[in-house]
Amino acid sequence: MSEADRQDQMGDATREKLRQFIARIERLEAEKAELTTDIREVYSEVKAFGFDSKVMRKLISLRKQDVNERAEQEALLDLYLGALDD
Amino acid sequence: MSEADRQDQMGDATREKLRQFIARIERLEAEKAELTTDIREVYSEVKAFGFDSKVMRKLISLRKQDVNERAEQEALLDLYLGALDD
Amino acid sequence: MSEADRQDQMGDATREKLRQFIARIERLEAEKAELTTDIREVYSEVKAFGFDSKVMRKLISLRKQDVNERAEQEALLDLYLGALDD
Amino acid sequence: MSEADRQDQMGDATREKLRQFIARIERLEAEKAELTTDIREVYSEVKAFGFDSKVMRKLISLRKQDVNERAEQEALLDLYLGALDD
DNA sequence: TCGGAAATCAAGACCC
DNA sequence: GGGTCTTGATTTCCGA
Repeated sequence: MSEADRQDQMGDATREKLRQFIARIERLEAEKAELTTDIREVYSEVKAFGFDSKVMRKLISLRKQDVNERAEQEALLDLYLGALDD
Repeated sequence: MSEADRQDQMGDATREKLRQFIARIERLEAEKAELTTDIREVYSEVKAFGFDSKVMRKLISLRKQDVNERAEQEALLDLYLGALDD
Repeated sequence: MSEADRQDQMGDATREKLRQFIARIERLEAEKAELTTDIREVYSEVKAFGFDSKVMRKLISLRKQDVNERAEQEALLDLYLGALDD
Repeated sequence: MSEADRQDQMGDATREKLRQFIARIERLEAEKAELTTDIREVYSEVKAFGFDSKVMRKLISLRKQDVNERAEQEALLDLYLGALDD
């Protein structure tokens, strides 16, 4: 299928919308990739400072689990409180 | 080992440094998680607009590969040029 | 738990099966390790011959990417065609 | 730089040699990829048979460590024996 | 030869 | 529940 044919399939406005979606997603992904780089760099500093970066990762992961569990507890509490309203 | 004992093992300054590293990393990861949410929301819009989000993901992924490939081509060229200097 | 006790937990046939699985996996991993060695040796030859092995690695990696990219293009095409069926 | 120019830089024999190196490496890497697939398939069988594939992986890894340690012991022994010859 | 950086690979999370 | 994304761990490669 030629380029001209394909253009016939999709209106200008729709094609423009498609471009915008792609641009937004790619922008967000680029920012996300930057953050990944930033995090890696902090871990490099961690190591340079003398901490064990593997242990540090474990620490962070444990803290995240705690946060998640706490959030679940609160969700459960909300459920209970909501049930009392009934 | 008690909490007090453990505190004896690490100077105040070092503990403070540790806290700072953790705070920085957790901040960056929080921002990253937000972006993940943002991206997901855009894909929702994409679908609501009538595009096939699976196709869209594939498109984005192909475009990323193209960019990477181009970057690698340049890296290869640099390698060639560097090799010629030897 | 003693060795004798453990033997009670698993029938002879099952233990034999376990040994066979382990043997097969270890055999395959040994072959894989040999190939890794072979590849490393070829790169040594490459360097001895006067080629830049870093450049060579990049070349190989780019060729692999090309193959992958082609496969993904086809996958995208399939997606398009599938989407048209809906 | 055009294709013709680049061909001027490298003799026919050298270019042929380059192609051979690439072919050898790519052949070896293809075989290695097959083995990776084979190993994955065996783990699938392991799981289908009812063993815990994660435990199995750990087991294999421990046995490999043992082998490595044994190899180190032998190397150490060789060192001692060699020292006695002096 | 050692340590760090990067690729690779499998496990887990998460969404559809 | 199927498939994709992400994370975590292992391995591999290169430079000092």
